[in-house]
Amino acid sequence: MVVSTRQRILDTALDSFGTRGLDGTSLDALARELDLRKQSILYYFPSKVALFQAVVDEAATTFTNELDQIVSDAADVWDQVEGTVRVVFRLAVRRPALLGLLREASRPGSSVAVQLTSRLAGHIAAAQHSLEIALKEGRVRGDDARLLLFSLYSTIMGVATEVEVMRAMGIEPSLRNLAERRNELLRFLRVALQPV
Amino acid sequence: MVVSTRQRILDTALDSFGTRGLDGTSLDALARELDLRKQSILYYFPSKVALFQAVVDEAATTFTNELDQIVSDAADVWDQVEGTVRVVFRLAVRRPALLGLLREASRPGSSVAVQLTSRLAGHIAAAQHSLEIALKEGRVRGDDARLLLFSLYSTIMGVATEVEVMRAMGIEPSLRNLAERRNELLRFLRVALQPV
DNA sequence: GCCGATTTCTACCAATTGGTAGGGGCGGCT
DNA sequence: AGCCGCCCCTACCAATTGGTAGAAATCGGC
Repeated sequence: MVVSTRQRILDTALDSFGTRGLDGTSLDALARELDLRKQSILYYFPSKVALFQAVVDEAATTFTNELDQIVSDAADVWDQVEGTVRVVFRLAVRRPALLGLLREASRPGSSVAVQLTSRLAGHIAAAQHSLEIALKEGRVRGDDARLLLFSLYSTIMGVATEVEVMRAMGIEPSLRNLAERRNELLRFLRVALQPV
Repeated sequence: MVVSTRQRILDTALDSFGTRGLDGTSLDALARELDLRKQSILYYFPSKVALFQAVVDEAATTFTNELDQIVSDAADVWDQVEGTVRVVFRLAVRRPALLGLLREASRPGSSVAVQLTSRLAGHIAAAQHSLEIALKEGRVRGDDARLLLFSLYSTIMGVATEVEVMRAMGIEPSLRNLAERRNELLRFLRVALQPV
């Protein structure tokens, strides 16, 4: 399968931006990785920030697409949470830089934060809505749907991306213990949501 | 109160590193903020990364000092968790860049990750120990103390630092709703830990 | 008023940064 | 053949990067 140069640039840029950040990535270094000249990158993307925006956009699309598949056939709120956890953990294995990029893009004061979050607005609204209903019907414990959703997101994203903290706790990140970590996270979230 | 130049550099550098990151901060820009010449910075710190390490070290000290005060007079695990949440949220108000720096320094692949985490190793071990005991005595619900601690950390740190995600959810970060957010977080954690 | 140490400065450097200008090869179409 | 659009290139640029060398200023102690 032949991959277009444009797509190769996007893929490699995602890895670099996701691991070294926007400022930590130079167009020259990126071109070197791609075995191209910097000017070829600037042919497809008018500037570095334009490339970064395109990468963020692509990452957001990938992320929401994966979520859509899960959430569409999720019966209740808990299945949605579990599905989200599975999606995030699968990404943590297959494309860790993508999660790193989301983390970088959602950094306080980031220039692309608005762009990224507007791409996810639909999912956020939908999740909040079903959470509200579940709260009202007493199928989930909590007060404020938004704040609860925020806590859920923080926990899932943190557990999936804070690999250095994990190492500090003596948990060497590996495929072996991945399922274990995911299961403990699911148990943690299930208990936090379960009504009495 | 006269603050030494060295301390002024550390303080301003923490703000800049914590908001714009290591690569996003140039010594010239930093010197400009301080109304100094770049060479004065390099007089106190032999290189940029040395300054960054010093800043990380100072941040780790501040963080652990604040934690020590709380944890020392915490009766049980829950009081420790509650105290940690209060410390982190107080920092989120008084010195948000410090949390940003911790986030930057604990980024996957960060050069100072080991340095930072070794500074926190004592606290981590202590927290893990008391969690283990609480688990054994059935005062807290869960299986693996390490993974549980990891989930707790991720949740607290995420809720305190993910301001852009918060905004995306329609929660404008302000002092007004800060207590509200903290209380919802505490409720969330309490439920997640409470035994049946 | 002089001394030595501490502190901050000017002057400079090679390397790298993001970006511009423009050329040329190449395949397909007429 | 001639032309056009696509793609990637060389050459170059001004600005900024982290860092070196070394000179002034400022200080307390004598």
